[in-house]
Amino acid sequence: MMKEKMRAASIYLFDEKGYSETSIQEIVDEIGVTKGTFYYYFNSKQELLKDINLTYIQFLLGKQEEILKENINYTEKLYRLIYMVISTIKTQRQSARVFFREMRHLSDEHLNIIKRKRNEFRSHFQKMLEEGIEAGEFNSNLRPDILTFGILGMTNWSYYWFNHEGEISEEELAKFYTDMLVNGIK
Amino acid sequence: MMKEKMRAASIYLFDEKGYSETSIQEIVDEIGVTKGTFYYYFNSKQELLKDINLTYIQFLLGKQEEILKENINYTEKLYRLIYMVISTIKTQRQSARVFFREMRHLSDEHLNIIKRKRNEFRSHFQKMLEEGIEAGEFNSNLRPDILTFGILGMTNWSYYWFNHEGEISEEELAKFYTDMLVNGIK
Amino acid sequence: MMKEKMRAASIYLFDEKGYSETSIQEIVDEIGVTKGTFYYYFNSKQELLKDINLTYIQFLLGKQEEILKENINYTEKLYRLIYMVISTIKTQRQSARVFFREMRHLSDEHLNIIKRKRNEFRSHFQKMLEEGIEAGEFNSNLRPDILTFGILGMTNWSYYWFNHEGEISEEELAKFYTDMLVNGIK
Amino acid sequence: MMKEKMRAASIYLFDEKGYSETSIQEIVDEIGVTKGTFYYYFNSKQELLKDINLTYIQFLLGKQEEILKENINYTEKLYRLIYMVISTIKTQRQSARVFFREMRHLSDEHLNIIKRKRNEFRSHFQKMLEEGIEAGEFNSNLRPDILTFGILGMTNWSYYWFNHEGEISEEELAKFYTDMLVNGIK
DNA sequence: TATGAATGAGAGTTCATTCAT
DNA sequence: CATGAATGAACTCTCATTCAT
Repeated sequence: MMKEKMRAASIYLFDEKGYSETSIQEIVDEIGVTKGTFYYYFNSKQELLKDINLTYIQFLLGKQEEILKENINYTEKLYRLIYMVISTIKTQRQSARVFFREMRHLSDEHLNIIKRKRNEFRSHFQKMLEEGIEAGEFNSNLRPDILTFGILGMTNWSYYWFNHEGEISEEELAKFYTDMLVNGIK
Repeated sequence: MMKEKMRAASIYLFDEKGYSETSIQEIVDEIGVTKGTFYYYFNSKQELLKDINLTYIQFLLGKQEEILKENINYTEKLYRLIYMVISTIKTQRQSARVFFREMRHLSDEHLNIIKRKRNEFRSHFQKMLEEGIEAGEFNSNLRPDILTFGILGMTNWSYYWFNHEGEISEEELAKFYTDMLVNGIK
Repeated sequence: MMKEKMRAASIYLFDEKGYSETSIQEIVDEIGVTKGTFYYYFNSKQELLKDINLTYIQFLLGKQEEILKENINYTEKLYRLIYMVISTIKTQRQSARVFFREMRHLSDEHLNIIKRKRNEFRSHFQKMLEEGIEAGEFNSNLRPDILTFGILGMTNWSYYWFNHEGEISEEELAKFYTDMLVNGIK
Repeated sequence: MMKEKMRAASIYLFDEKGYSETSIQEIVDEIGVTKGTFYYYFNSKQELLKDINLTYIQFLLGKQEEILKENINYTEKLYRLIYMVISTIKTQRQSARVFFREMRHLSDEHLNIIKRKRNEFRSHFQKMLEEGIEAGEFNSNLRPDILTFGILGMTNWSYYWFNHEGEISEEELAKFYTDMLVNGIK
């Protein structure tokens, strides 16, 4: 409970001001306790960051797994994955930005754990594309590794600009990107 | 000269360790002078960051302008712009990463200057797409604003993973992305 | 307790060497703690100065008030006020000198607070003189405002030269100044 | 010429911001030269302060000497001396405040030089009072040393509050103080 | 569980001063 | 006469962390 409140306050502050620029003091002030309390729940500031990042990437991996085992075609899977990432912005934008931006502050040990998960996410995605190619649903000239980087770049970038209260909805954006990918812009 | 050396050392360190994690001491140690010297050339650490970011974005804007005024069709322009960003990785990768990651440490005043330039870059790109649509070269169903975010996301992301000494060249990557965009993956 | 020790050490050092010339390091060295401790108790060096000045001027105001409400004639009040300021030298000389000399290092906000109190002290003094004139005890040709400045200048100056271990006592000095003021030197 | 400009700029800045708070850079900026130039004319910042203080106290001593050798009675001399100090405010206020406030920043060697002159000024004043007493012009019960401190305190204090553009002129103020001293306030 | 006092290392910045030109 | 580059020591302040209670 208290730990969860701390995580939440930290995500907000880390996103707003950055990990290094946020002091433990500010975190505990936000929820009205003292610094000692923080160290009762976390061994270090860095461990808190690891916690946040791990929670986020595991959330994503879980969602991804659900989609990948559904019984739908690959184009549909592509759409569902893109939509998943984009719709996640509504609730996880801050976590996501903290994830991408602050990862570097982790120790090597923690970093390796996180990177392994991140690579897992990417390789699941890539595997789906490879199967889609094999199944003849996607063009066989494609390089699935590069394609994966491209698609993830496109979707991840939307954490920085997409406004889910704007004129275009998450569904529309996901649809737009999927169409563009599938059919091209010509 | 000295100022240039400082900028170079800082770009390297800011990319490697992050802006906040890099101390002035480390910067000056890197080039064998003392902290006083740093403050002879820069008013503050933040001003140095502004300098770095401004130099980078203006470099990009210059390159972009050259391409946009060439007498070639829009598909070709698209390719050239993508290639430009990707080939820039070889010399500007660190600057680019510093640009995207550390921008937030600028003061409001400096941030506005930088953001204006960044938006300029994006809106030039978007305008090119709009003209391409109008000319019938690109599909008229597209939303040029979202498309711009998508393409820039895809290309900018490659600053984080693309290795110009790897098995695939910049030309190939640019070609791959352009093909994918133009023709789709189906 | 710790805070009080810091205030005391600071008053001593500020008087001896000046506010700007005294470093936080010197203050904490004086009482055997570390710099961090200082900032646990004070937000800034300047806040400490404000604390010192406020304590001093409020001490004076308190003493002044006591005297002014006593049931004695105005000449006696004049003597008592002069004596109060001079006898205060024994315990408050350093605070007083810090007050007069270092006030300028306060921020505008703090300076206003302090100046208001200082003016209060002066205007109470002046009011007493005015009443003494009205009561016919002092010469009606006098300008109470200027007279106030003159008397306070005379007494405050003694913070710089008067030695309470010297051949002349505080009582004598106060008596001397009061006589001089009341009867003139002719 | 250049040296004089530096002195003038420094007096202004030292009075406005304080000796320690004024950097050599600010002084040279004020007159449009560079730091090297400063060190061509002065050996150190402190020497500049000594220069300023010496010039001021010697100016005062000169004026005092003129008055003391005039052929007038002691009451008149008293008035003339008080008037001299007060009228000096118009042109020398800043120098005077720098003198009283910043003296402490001098090295022992310089400080001794200055203090000797200051004591000279005081003892000339005191001697005049003693002669006035001997001549029967002032009350023989007075202690001339203390009286001197009192009068100088009163007049010197006016550097901090007297405004020569205010409703009361320097002549009036000097007259007021002299009257008060001579005849008392009863 | 939670507090609050204390630490100590290091941060960015300032500045009087030097010196080759 | 004057400059501008460079120094180095000191400064105020921050902060993650520890620990007795």
